[in-house]
Amino acid sequence: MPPMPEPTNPQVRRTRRLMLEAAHRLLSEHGPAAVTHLRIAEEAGVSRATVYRHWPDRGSILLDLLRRGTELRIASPPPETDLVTQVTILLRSFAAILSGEGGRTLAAMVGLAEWDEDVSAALRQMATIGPGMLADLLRRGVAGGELDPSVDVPLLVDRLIGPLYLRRLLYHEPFDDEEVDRLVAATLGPSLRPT
Amino acid sequence: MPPMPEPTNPQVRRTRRLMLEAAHRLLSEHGPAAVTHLRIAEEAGVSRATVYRHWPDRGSILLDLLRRGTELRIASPPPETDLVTQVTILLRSFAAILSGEGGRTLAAMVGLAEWDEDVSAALRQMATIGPGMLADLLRRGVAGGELDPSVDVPLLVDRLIGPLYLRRLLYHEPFDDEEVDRLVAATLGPSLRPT
DNA sequence: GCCATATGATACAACATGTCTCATTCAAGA
DNA sequence: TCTTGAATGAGACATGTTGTATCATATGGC
Repeated sequence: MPPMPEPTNPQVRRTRRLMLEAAHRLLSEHGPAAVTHLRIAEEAGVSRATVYRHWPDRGSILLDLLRRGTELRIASPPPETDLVTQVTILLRSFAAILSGEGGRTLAAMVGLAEWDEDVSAALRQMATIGPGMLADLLRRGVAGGELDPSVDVPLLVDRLIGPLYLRRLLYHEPFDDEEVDRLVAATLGPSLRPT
Repeated sequence: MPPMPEPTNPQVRRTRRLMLEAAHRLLSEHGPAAVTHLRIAEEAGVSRATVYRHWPDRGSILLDLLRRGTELRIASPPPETDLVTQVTILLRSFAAILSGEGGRTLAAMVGLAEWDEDVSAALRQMATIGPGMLADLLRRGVAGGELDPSVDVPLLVDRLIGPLYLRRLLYHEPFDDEEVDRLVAATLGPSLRPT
């Protein structure tokens, strides 16, 4: 189920952009239930028939939206710095994404993924990119002797990012940079090896 | 916004029970969008008008359902055991709840809370009971000298339960007892004081 | 400028929603 | 047991939504 290819026809590109922007506004302001063909047509100033031509059913609209909303640009931390710095930069980047529009998109996906296999697959895919980068970082730390070789890397990844997602999804509270630092210090600290 | 009081009239109790069971089935099997007056009436073998009489709008049905679904019975760990054992018992209890129906209810709430103030309040309330018990436990540990007094208790709570929620909501993967043990050892271990 | 294609406007049936009315059934007290 | 008020069932009704179809118009690529 590959994402829809970008059309070349400028007319199509225009209406498509208008509809996607409208759909995104609706999702962000009123939730997934508000993302319907009718409301997108009204918001985008486009005929309802046109919306149906682009997406035959509601599910495909949402999936398109969610996939676009999760095309995250995570900053790659500078490789020449030490492990703690790199992990901190990465986690701060996650926290920033969760604080913004990414948090809403994620919440919507979590609620839909439970009953929609496509959304579930998209969520799983999205949720492996960031953690995957973090896991790579930690494995390099183990290989480079900065990290205790006995650490359980997958568990350590979850221990580092779990609190971020918990705060955002359940408490709707931000995780600021200073708290990320304390999280990294407390979680990563005990497994560090003196260089 | 207190939860609806239990009616005394046996006829009312019966229809109410039938409708709630039907609504719960719909939520569990098809998600929040399927919880409508019409479908509850069909599922419960009850007139549509009756469903409207009990809940004037869709939101109140969902809120009722979610509040019932989150009336968690968390086992209080035996107070005479050591801190690690008590925390482990509590976290295993959380993990078990998340593995069952509670996980679906939670996912639904996370998705709805973003755009519904009532659901958000219910989620926040629910999400403070368990963590509150854990925080009490940890504070007692600090007071009793089992735990380093410099620990950040709220952050430690999030570091202990965050991974559990992350696994359930984002990866749809279970967190078994053995992994809870490793989580507790890794997260709580470095802050323990020799008795 | 021509032609294929996308869009707009509209019609339509099917279904869902919310409100209402009235007959029937039920529970509880006299 | 009888009576009465409340709850329910059945259905009518207006309104809105969904999904599909048709045809005229507008647009882009050649």
